[in-house]
Parts: sequence; structure tokens; C-alpha cells
Amino acid sequence: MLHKILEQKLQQAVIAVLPDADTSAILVRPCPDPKFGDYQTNALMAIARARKMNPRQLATEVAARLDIAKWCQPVEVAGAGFLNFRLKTSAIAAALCEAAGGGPLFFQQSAQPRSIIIDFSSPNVAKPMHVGHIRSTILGDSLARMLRLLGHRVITDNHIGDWGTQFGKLLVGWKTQLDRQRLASDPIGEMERLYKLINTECQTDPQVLENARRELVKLQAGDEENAGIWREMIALSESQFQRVYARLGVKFDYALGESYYNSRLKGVVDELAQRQIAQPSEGAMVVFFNDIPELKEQPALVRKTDGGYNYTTTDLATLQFRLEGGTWGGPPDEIIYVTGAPQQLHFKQLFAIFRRWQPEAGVKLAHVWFGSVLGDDGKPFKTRAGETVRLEDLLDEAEERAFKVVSDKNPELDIARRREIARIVGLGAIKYADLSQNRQSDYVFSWDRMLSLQGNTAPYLLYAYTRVQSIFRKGGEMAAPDLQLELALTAPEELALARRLLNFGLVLEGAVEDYRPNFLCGYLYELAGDFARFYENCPVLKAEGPTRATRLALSSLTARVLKQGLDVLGIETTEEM
RNA sequence: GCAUCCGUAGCUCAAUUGGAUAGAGCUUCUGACUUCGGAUCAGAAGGUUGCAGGUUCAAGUCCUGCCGGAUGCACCA
Repeated sequence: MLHKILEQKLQQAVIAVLPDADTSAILVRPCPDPKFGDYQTNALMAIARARKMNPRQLATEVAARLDIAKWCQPVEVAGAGFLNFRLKTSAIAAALCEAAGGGPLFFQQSAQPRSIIIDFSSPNVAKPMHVGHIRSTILGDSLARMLRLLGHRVITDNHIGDWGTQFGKLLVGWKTQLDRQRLASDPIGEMERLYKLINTECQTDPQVLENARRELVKLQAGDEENAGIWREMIALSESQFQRVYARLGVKFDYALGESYYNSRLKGVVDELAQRQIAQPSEGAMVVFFNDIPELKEQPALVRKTDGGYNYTTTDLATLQFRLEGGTWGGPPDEIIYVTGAPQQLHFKQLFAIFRRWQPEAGVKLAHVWFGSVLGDDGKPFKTRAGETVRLEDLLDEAEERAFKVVSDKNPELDIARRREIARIVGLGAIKYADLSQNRQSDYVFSWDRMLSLQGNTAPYLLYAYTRVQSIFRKGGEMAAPDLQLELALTAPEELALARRLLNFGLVLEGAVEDYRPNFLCGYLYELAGDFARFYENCPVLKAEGPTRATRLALSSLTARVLKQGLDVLGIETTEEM
């Protein structure tokens, strides 16, 4: 983590010049263009501005006090007051040797580990998981993996939609229209059929609606028969969830559904009412936000006129439960919710209510939202028949398409091996296509682009990985940890690759900070590109002596970073493809 | 009507959150090596960042107003 050292030294130099300066905002970042150097800071311009100083003069004074000759060539003051750092080759080589010798892989675990709950995926009982769930699931999973890699304590919780008014309709359907045979063969399809059927009937027949309401009340009152059916629906749904999560390689520490918080709802609303955070309005209990401009005309209901509760109440109760920390050994420092963009208003309201309710709580609440998946036509992604696309079908097709490509490129592999590679490549492609995009933009789903072998795609990265592995298959020795190794970095491609490797940790931290796995994807793509250029221009196995050792070490480190990076994106690697 | 998000190359997307000459891939065209795996690499072409103002050393990014699109607006989650 050379840039961290530079950052520290820079902060010390600033203090030497301006003893009262706030150093927390003084950061060192990679240069946008290598011709300026390896790292830069622009913080001095902001400081100079605040103090009405000449920025270039301040930069020059700070530069004079910088004690970094061990790692850098003399710093340059550039432009309006940038400081540019250029690493010495010896420092780069030393950092690489450390990692090659068994040290940390260019990242550091956090000095202040935090405990973080991540709430993601959250599918609904009795409904198929569809494309909409994949973004939350994959994003949440990769955030969990990245945070864990950086040493944080992560608790993943799947807030399953197992409660709510839809069960009234489902119960009516189950009791009057259930097809037992279909339930056995396709339970999710059958439950979905029942729901749609009754839902349609409700729109024309008030009697059916009334029946649904009555069944719901019975369920909520603990009626044995209805509770039994409800439990059966949950069990049937859970086997679907398990299948999907197993394929995606996603694991949850907890799966506490909405129903888990039932007993708390009344108490939450009572407390909000008593503290005058919520007030009666038109028969409901409502929280108004007159002091928050953007929520001024957006009150939140915490109890309906019929006395029932809605999801704001459930989420408040969930927050309360999570902060008690009884289940996971202490209250969390942070809770991250991974959901779609349409829920932004909900979470603004939820967080605002929570701050009034528990103003002393120091927990950080983050809504990590994402855009929708669109079809080629720019409209929400649907099948030709207009149905939402089932996640399981999507995964099947990804593997199938990948199988065709693998068979085309590598027909000599036996079929089981090709299937396994297709599984890794297909699922990797689908995950990577999602994660490599800025999560906040809607994105257009395209099989062709996703499984394309060029560009910023999973197959391109996986291919780069197989090429490294191929070197070690052919050339024998995987570089054993060797602290005495002396690296001879000379070719521009060697240096570019080496410099890229150094930044793995910096990128990881940035990705985690903003909850944006696409930063990591972009980095891995650039790393794979640097490796490809290195591979074209710098023969490894034909080289001899220190050059060969250097190139073997670079190859090995590239493979390790690629594998580690893909791993925290939830993507498996393969030795051949 | 109010609120949120968005508008970047023909297409699909980036841009480290206010930094230096706005970058990739696809597509098109031209090249490279008797391949440590060609699922590769190099080069060319492609831009008034929707429009108009403003803020400052610096704006795709911030502020204002338009134009266009998506989503949400109290008893579904």
C-alpha cells in the first residue's frame, strides 16, 4: 500500500507547513494519465483556497518538506497546484517482492473493523424469483465479500417477503382452486397462478375481495388451518430460493422474513404515537415531515385505517431488532439495504423516522439502490409473451449459451468438462454484466454483449486467467514464496503491469466506500489488458535468469489478483476454457 | 401538479464524486506474430457531454431555467 505511505508523509508535510490544517481530506489518488506520474494529490488547492493562499506556492512549500525519497522521484508541482508522485522502480519491485514472498496481496485489512448488516435479495414467498432479484442478490453478495476481505464483520440477512395482504388472496386461491398435481410439479408456478387468478377476480367481484380480507384476518389472528397453509407456501418457496442461491453461490447468515417482526409492530407504533412522532390523520397513524423540503408532501403511514401495518412499520421494527444486536452479538455500526431505485422515497422516510425515534443511535444507514434491467426495446425486461423472466430460466440460458461457445472454441475437451466450464463462464458472465455497470443506471440486457469475448466482460477476464495458468502448466514451477527474489523490471509492459497490481487495495477500498463493485470490475479489466500486453511483448518461459524470475512473479501475482478480485465479485475461475 | 433519478461517440457503457487533452467495448477500415492459448495485440475513424445561463484557478460532475425520458406520490411490499 505505497499510496498510503505517501498519503501519511504528505499529511505530515502539510502539518509541518500549516500546523492547524485538517489532514483528513488530504488524499493521494492515482493519476488520471501516467505521464503525470503514478499518484497525485489535489488537496493543497482546496486548502490554499480556504486560506486565500497561492496554491502553487503552498504546493512548493509542502513538496520541500516531503520525506519520500525512499519511494519516489522528486515530486513535481504541476498545473494549478497538483503534486505528482512518480514511484521509483526499486520501490515498485520491493512492493511486488513483498506480495510474492507471501505478504498481503496489495491490500490491507481495515484497522478499524466495523460490523455491518447487509439486507439484500428479499424475494417474495409464492412468487418466482425474476431478473429484478438478481441485481440485489449479486450486488449485496459482492459487497459482503469485499467488506469481509477488508476485515469487516458482515452479517447478511435475507428479509424475505413472507407476510402481507397477498396472503389473503393466496389463501382464497389455495382453498378454492388449488391444483395439487401442479403444485407437486411446479409449486411456484401454481402459487403464482392462484394469486393472479384471485387478484383478477377481486377486481370484478367485491365478494372475493372480502373473502381474501377475511382469510388474511384469520391468518393474522393465528387460525390453525390458514397458518398451516401459510407455512406450506413458505416451505415450497424456500426450496426455490435455496436452488437459486446454491447456483449463484450466495449464502445468508440469516433469513428473517417480515413475519418475524409481527409481534413488535404494535409497540413500535404506540411508541411513535406516544412520542408524537406519528399522529392520527384521516383514521390512520401518519408521520409528517414538514421540516424536510423534499418530504414535505410525502407523509409516511405507519398504521392503516383498518388497524393493519405496512412495510414502513415492519422496517422500523426490523431496525429496532437489528440494533438490539441480541442475535449477532452487539449492535451493528452500519446497515446496508440493497434494493431498486423505486424504493428511494421509502428509505428516505424510514431513515427520517428512525432519526427522530432514536436520535442517539450512531448507526450508519445506507440505501444502496440500483436501476432496472431493460430489454432491447428500452422497456422492462420481459419474455416475448410479456411475462417477467424467471431467474432460473435466465441462469439455464446463460449456461447453455456459454456451452455452445466453449464447445465451439474447444471441442476437444470432454463434455463434462465443457459443461463445468460453461457453468463458470455463463454464471460469471451474467454476474459480471450486472456488476460492471454503474449500479444506478438502468441497463439493457443483452446476451450477445454479455457472453462476448472482448471488452469488459467476464470471459475476457477468465481468459486472461487461463493464459497465466497455462504458463505455469507449460513451464513448470509456480514461483514459490521467495523473500530474496530480486525483480528486474525493465520493459514498459512489465512496469505497467506492476504498477497496476499495486493499486488493487486502493480500488477495493474505493469500491466499498461507495458501494460500487463496478470500480473493481473496471480495475480488473485494465489489469487483464495490462497482462495481455505484457504477455504479447514479454516472453516468460523463453526468458532466462532474473528476467524469467521477474516475469514468472508478475504472472503469478496477476493470477492471484485476478482470482481474488473475481472471487469478491462472486465469480469462480477456471484453469482452462 | 409535487418529488427522485437520468440525458455522454451510430450502439452499449465508463469517467476514482470539482481536476489536467471526456475514456473503453461493439460496429467499420488497416495492420502484427511459423501463438509461453488468436477467446490475443497494435493503429485509424467516431464528441459543442440535451439546450441556455451562472458559480471558480478548474464543470460531464455544483446552482438556476428550459427540453426530453424513467420512476414514485398516504392505507401493496
